[in-house]
Amino acid sequence: MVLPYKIIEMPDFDTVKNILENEKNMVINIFGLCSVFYDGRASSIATYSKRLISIKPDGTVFIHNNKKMKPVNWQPSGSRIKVDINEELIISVIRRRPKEVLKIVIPIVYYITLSSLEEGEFRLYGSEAEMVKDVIENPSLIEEDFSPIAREYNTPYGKIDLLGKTSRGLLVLEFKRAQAGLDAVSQVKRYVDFIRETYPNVRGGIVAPAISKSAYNLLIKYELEYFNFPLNRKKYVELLR
Amino acid sequence: MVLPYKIIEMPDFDTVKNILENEKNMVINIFGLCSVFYDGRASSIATYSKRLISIKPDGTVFIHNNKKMKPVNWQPSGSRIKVDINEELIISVIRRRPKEVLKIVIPIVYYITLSSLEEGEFRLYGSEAEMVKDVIENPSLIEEDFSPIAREYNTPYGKIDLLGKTSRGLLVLEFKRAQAGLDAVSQVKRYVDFIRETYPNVRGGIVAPAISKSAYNLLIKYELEYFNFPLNRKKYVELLR
DNA sequence: GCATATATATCGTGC
DNA sequence: GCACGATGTATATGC
Repeated sequence: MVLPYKIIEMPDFDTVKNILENEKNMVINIFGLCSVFYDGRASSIATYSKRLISIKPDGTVFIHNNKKMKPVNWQPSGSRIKVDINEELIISVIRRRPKEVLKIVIPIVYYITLSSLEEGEFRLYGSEAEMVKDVIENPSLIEEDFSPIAREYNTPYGKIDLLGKTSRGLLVLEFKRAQAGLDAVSQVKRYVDFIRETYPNVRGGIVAPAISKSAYNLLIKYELEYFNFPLNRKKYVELLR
Repeated sequence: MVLPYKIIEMPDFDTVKNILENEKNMVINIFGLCSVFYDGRASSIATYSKRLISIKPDGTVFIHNNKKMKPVNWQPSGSRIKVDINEELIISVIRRRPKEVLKIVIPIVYYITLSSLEEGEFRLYGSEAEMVKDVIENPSLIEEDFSPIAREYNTPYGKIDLLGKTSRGLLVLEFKRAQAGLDAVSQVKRYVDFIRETYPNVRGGIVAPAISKSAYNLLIKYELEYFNFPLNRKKYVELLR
């Protein structure tokens, strides 16, 4: 049985370069001292420090320090990797659009690991899309005579999550999976203003499990409505047992 | 000299448990087969697959598969970790607020690494805050007689990036480091509407290196203004050479 | 390729 | 602790 990983401690630069250029199906982790230079949408400098560098087969690269979720530097999937050896090991990660360059300068590699990862099966429950689906399947959750017309309805000022009608006219609905904020109110306002140019008889509302105080105040000022919709996740919790 | 890392291949569960409970200053990477259950703001299930689990001293945990930047599952810093051994190794990561639980079930550990990472020094150039600073130091970049009054000025509907005045009255400015979109226009609109309740003589504008077509259309409709401000990063590029 | 909106966003800041 | 906005956001989707 072949193990799904390989580990090399204190590898020389040629070994690392060879691995980076030839092992195209493994996730590669490098632990070493490094400084990192980034230039693209912004620019950054990370001075020499011990960090963990991860490289995925799809061109994803990220560099972590000892704190927080967010990498110190990174490059999203699709990036191209180039390796040079000078007095230090230099890994350049280039992205085309937007044009961005990440340069990792490594004077010491403590270890390198190669791991055969898989994509795996993954299911997520409780997204905004599901909320919309729930309402479409059971429109009276909104109002007794609510009837959906279009999902993701396009306007010049953004997409309406769900456009529907009641006996009182059109109803523009913006969904939020968590507490709605000011941004959500602005969204509905934009959509309603646009629809109103053609159909004066239109209302707008936010469907969410909660709304912030100031968002609610703005909502009222704009004469929009709030539909409390608690995300029922009991059914998912059941799956997790 | 003590090496800043430790690697154990094919460790038994007790070894892993012991490390997770006692090594509080190392970043721990575990490569193994695992299934992952998450319940909190949403819920998710990841079925058995080979993945890489990273655990930082601050309680950050993330689990990667072989693709993309985003982890399959994660828990941000401040989470508490509990380890149990049943027939499988079970790592539970609990967050208090919001209440979230991540459960990692591991039947096989291929290897575990402990690495002594550091925080490191890091500088970023080209943020929105810098743009505002540039304008405050050289207000005529906006208009000949523009004069800043307040930065991050609080309104009930959000913070104004920069509030200032000209001979024509007050001027509300919203800055964007990249192309401005519809959301940016909605922001300024909210702030201007509020200020106008007290000071009718107020204008609003977006300061950005670019603006989307529809955002510009909305801007005009709202009678707001666009100030083209290309982010000059030559000085940073110099630092990266 | 561009624009728009979502996200278990994460993170910092101010009240 | 809450809420709001920035982020090198990343990512999916529609045009």
